[in-house]
Amino acid sequence: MQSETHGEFPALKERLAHFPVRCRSAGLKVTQQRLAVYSMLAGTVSHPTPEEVFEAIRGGLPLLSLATVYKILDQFQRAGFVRKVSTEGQAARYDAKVEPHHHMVCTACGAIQDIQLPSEPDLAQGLSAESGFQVARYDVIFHGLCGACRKAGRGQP
Amino acid sequence: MQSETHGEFPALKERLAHFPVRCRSAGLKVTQQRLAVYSMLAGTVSHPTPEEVFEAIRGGLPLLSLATVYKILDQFQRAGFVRKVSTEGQAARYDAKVEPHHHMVCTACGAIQDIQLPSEPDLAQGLSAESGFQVARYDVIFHGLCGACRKAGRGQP
DNA sequence: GTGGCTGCAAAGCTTTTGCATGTTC
DNA sequence: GAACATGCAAAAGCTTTGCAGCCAC
Repeated sequence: MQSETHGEFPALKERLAHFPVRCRSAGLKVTQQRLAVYSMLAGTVSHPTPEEVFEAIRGGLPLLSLATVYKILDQFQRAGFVRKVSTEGQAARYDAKVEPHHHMVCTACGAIQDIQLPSEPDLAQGLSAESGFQVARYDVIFHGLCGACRKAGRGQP
Repeated sequence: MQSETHGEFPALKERLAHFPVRCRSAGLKVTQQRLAVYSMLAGTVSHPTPEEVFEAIRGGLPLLSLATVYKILDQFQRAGFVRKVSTEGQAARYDAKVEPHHHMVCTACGAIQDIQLPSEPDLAQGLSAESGFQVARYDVIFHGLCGACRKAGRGQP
């Protein structure tokens, strides 16, 4: 119990323990690089870019290449281990929390936070019939000022 | 009345007629390039990329440069004339419809459609207090199969 | 042993930038 | 005429690709 910070989603230890199993189920071999990428992502809430993941783990894997990190993140996303967060600009950002939730993007500092809406209606309901579109999932992205930037007076010139 | 296709938002003619005024209010000079970019965007519902805008209007402006289109789209977005639609990959896409609405992205063909939710609760309500985040706006992006791809059986192997 | 994975380098796209020239107001 | 826009070319990011050698299974 002590390794759970908020009790919000599976504890880090448990997720790491299951990782090899999940890899094999997905037809992916368990390598040091994949372990390192997943551990890093699972241990942060900062939604890092591929470059940031690379910088964070290259200490333990001196020969690691950024291209490998890109490939691994892409495989993880398609296997459902991680989520790629739509960011309107620049580099992609990844999130190891795959449970349904949304995101807030700070317009001043660019930080991304997870958002769990307390009670959320199913927005997709009724859409399919009306438009012929078959909704598989949807993302909500909130834009605004994060707590830190608001206190610092940033973003309101 | 005849130029309105659906009555959903201001007619094309009217929007074009107001364009010079809006430009000057925003401190932007009225140039042929800006007119061409805005007309093209206002006359489509396909959410084109900068490249597509460029290709569509270069016929009438032989010397037009893609860099100019990028600059103009960026200015338009900051002036509130157009919206930049967050697309998880590749090139940015722009929308001349700025009235509140959401988007559907087809996972098979990549097409983007506007979505007007019939009745939508304010998702941002209650968020600020809880998280310290000050929400300015939010976007909803639906992912799934568009009508055409669904009929064609694409996207479901 | 074999198929898949990694590392490296190079290429591919999208987007931005600097600057001389041209245009709007 | 002054300030701002454009066009061009070059550069800067981010991401993908091809391939030889290496590793997990």
